[in-house]
Amino acid sequence: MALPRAARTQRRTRIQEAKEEQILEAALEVFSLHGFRGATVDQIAEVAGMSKPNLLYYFRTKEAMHRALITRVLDTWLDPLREFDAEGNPVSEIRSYIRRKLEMARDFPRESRLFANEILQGAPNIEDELKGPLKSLVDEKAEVIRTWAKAGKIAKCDPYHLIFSIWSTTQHYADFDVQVRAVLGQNQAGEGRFEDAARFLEQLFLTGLNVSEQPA
Amino acid sequence: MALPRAARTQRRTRIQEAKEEQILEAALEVFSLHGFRGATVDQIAEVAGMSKPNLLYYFRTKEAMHRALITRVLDTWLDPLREFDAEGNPVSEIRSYIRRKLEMARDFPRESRLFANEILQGAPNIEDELKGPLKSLVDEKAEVIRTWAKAGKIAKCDPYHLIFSIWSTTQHYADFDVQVRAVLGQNQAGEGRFEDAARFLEQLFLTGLNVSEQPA
DNA sequence: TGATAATTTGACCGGTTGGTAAACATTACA
DNA sequence: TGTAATGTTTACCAACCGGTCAAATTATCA
Repeated sequence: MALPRAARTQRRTRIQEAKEEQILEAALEVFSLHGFRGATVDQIAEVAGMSKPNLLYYFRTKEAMHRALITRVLDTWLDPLREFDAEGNPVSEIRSYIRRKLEMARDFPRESRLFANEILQGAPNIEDELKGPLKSLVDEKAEVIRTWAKAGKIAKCDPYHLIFSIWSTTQHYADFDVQVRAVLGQNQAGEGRFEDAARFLEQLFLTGLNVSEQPA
Repeated sequence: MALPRAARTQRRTRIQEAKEEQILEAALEVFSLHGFRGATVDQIAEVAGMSKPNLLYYFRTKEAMHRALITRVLDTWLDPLREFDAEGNPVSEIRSYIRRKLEMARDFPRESRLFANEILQGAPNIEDELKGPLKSLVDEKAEVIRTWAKAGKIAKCDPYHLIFSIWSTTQHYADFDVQVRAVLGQNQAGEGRFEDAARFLEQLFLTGLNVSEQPA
């Protein structure tokens, strides 16, 4: 009798680690493209290059795969916000936060879409994580922003909606990629669009918050 | 032999009109909540208050329903942009565009989510509409914005990315509603969040574009 | 090497889903 | 009112899908 994931005590064999990685990679590909309901286990198995029962040997259900994927993505997804530094210079903090979020949209669009899909469907699996860790982190950073505003370092504004607007504008380039490409047309839709977006967003947010390059 | 939609020549009976409306309303509800693949014909039939075969009498396939819905939504969805007036005052034009988009996110979140779902899945059914009518409209309005910028009425900026950022920030409140509520928490997540968002976005965009209230 | 555990697979199952067939009911109208 | 067109429903089907099983194959290691 084989007891794979559930019964593994501590150690994972190298083969387990590799296969699970292989599966999650395939799952990310398929889930991000078709959503949870739209993805089929067969599809994921095919992309992962293994049989369906073999896949289900490592993750007992489709939902287990999805959960594992979501938790991992959510975690790395928030890294840029964690690096937001209360001690830093507001201008460079905000600017580099935008840059980093935009880079993630460019380099990890599947992760962004996976997340977007989940939220769009009402976040059935991760509502707790949103109300818990996510909210806490945002609360903390919102307080930082509010402090900056009170100190007159940036314009007074609602910090929550500021964060929302940075999230939405940057992730837009991953989640709505098809639309962005369609509108920009073939000439302008090359990878240069991320540079253009970065320039625009920097201008919008830094000027919008009255944090034009401060004279030393 | 009954030949319903496909064979109807010109006239639609009152009963057809009513039923199709009823079906599309239900379809909007279900599709926007679960996506195309996640929605089932039975669900839609139940919400519409009729039997599945009856529903399929008016729309021969699930996909036909979805197509009809998407085209209709896409059309009304662009209304605010159409009203964008080249002759108007840049400040009030941009401000009222943001307001209108935000109102739509508040009042028609299902439509927004339906659209988001479609784009997220790679827009399999509407890529032509994006590259055609949508792109044309955006091109036209982008030109207006560019003219304003050249005339010094607003800051120089990439008009396409400006439009993208208005789309994303406003639709965020419909598409990512669950997340927004989770982060804001129960106290702040009342309907007041739309007013707060409006104030914030107005400040962000109008200041960001250097179109602070011009002295007459 | 031999035995035990871990991994892999083909065949299969029950439930769901999109869609059909045909009988039945209702409406429109000559 | 009669009848033909339109609308509605019950019963059903074939394909798909998530998941299981038992047998086969491969790795582990005493």
